[in-house]
Amino acid sequence: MTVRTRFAPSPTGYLHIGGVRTALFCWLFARRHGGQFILRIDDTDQQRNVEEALAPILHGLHWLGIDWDEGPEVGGPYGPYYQSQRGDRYQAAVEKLLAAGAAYYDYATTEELQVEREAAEREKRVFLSSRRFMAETAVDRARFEAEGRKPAVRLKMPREGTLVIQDIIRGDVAVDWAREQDHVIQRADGSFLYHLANVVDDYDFKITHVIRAEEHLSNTPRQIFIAQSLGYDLPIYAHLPFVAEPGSKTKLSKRKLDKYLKNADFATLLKHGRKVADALGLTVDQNTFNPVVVDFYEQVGYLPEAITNYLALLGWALDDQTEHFSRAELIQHFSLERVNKAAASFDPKKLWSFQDRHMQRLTLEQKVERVVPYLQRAGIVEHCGAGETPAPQERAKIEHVIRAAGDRIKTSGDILDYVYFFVADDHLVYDEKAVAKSLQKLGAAELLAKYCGQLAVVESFEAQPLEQMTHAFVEAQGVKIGDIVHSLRAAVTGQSVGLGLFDSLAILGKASCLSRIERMLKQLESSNNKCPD
RNA sequence: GCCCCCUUCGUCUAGUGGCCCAGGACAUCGGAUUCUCAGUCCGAGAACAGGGGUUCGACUCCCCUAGGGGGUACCA
Repeated sequence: MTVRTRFAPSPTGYLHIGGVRTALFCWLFARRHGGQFILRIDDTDQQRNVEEALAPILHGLHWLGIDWDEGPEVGGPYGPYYQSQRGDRYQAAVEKLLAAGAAYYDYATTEELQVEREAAEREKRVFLSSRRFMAETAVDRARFEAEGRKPAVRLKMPREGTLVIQDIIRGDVAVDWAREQDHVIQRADGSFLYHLANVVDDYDFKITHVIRAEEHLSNTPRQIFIAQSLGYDLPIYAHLPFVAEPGSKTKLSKRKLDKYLKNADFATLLKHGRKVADALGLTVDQNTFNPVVVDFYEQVGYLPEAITNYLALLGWALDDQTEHFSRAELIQHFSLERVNKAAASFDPKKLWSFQDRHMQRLTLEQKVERVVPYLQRAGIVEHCGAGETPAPQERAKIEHVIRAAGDRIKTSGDILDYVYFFVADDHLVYDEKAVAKSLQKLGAAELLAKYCGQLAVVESFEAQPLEQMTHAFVEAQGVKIGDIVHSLRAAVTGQSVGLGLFDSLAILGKASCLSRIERMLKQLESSNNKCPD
């Protein structure tokens, strides 16, 4: 038997982290077993432009490397893969259920049902429809229709016995049939409901393993009833625990994006993301530029492998030690048997640490590749358009910055923290606080001027010799190294924090360093003249 | 309300009756390294929801309670 799993998103306009975790598990399981992963679009209830609302979801899956064997864009032998286009299949199923006595036309109005429901509640018993308006014969139908009633099709659920759902993750779950409502499968307007569509599609697509979120566990009985009434073999079920909100066990929801922004850890991620977006001059969508939406991570320059690594560990673990997984290792080791039962809350800080770790393992080459598009989009790297490769000397400089930055570049977008290496000397922007803190100190300018003279005669403008020279200089001057480094840094980079100072000098090169220092000295001089205090 | 599911450090988890006075990771807090920052290294604190059983022995099995979550739609 070939394993076939599916992920069935609704076109909502964005891919959220909980949804993608479900997709990942389905995908991982299929890949682990050399099976197929199918993408089906649950758009039965869709008013909006489906393609438009679907695009970000497909894009997010592509970005994460979750590829599908059948579905939108790629087609497949069992299509169409959009529920909105499968009406004839659902209609046939409804008719079959009707014929088998597993469903009926119900002519009750919502209000009439509501009355029954409330009565049941008052009497503290399980609500079950009285089936007063159930029509199982043409005669009944004609009678109700003469009253001007419109029918919906309901499942005629069993009212006795017990169903045992076998679930890989949860074991056997027993439920009484008599608790199950006669759910509507086709609306009065002829449209179909999720449960029916879902069962028919899973069967048509030959899905072997239904891997989905826990919220569907309670819905499973009615789906099993539909499947059995239609004579289908049951798929194997695996109900995944929720991805919960940080600091809570409530399911991460699509509709509470704003709320998550108030969480301190989300806020930290968002702040970092905004910094990158600002540096790019990006106008971000306030609604979806949000750490709960996958697209956010792509824009900021996270690594897809870091995200999938983190997400895989949200509800699954291989053992008590291993945490770092490449995508291939994930495929190799994933199993549903080791999926947890309890909801796991999403921890932005931990995701960040995975990102950090994956970034650290990248080669220089790989980092350059990822970082260059950000420099291009920010208009920093000249002489080349997007998609083109930077000129050799420019590339060398980028490499130099990345090497010197070490672990400081946590996301690709972080390269934009170092744009001051790339701007023209007379365009360097100084951070006022940095200048005030170090350069406006008494004697700082004089010391810097002297140092500048030394710098001018350095032959090998590399980090090591520069450091040696500087140490010799401070010793000769009888000052501490700290007296020069901070003002020097501020003068050449405009910042109070940054890469190693000598690396920074080397990256800029002698000419830039001298010109930036001179510019700063002049600036200090003129401001001193203006306000002599 | 009713039904179902879940419950180990703040968080993600390991643990399937003795290896556990509970292991790892993130986070936190110390300390070391350093020109800042990032890192790195060393170290610390931190949990079996509660109560009953079963057993020579329970984090592990059973029951109850509590808490959390989900479902209960002509939503998906």
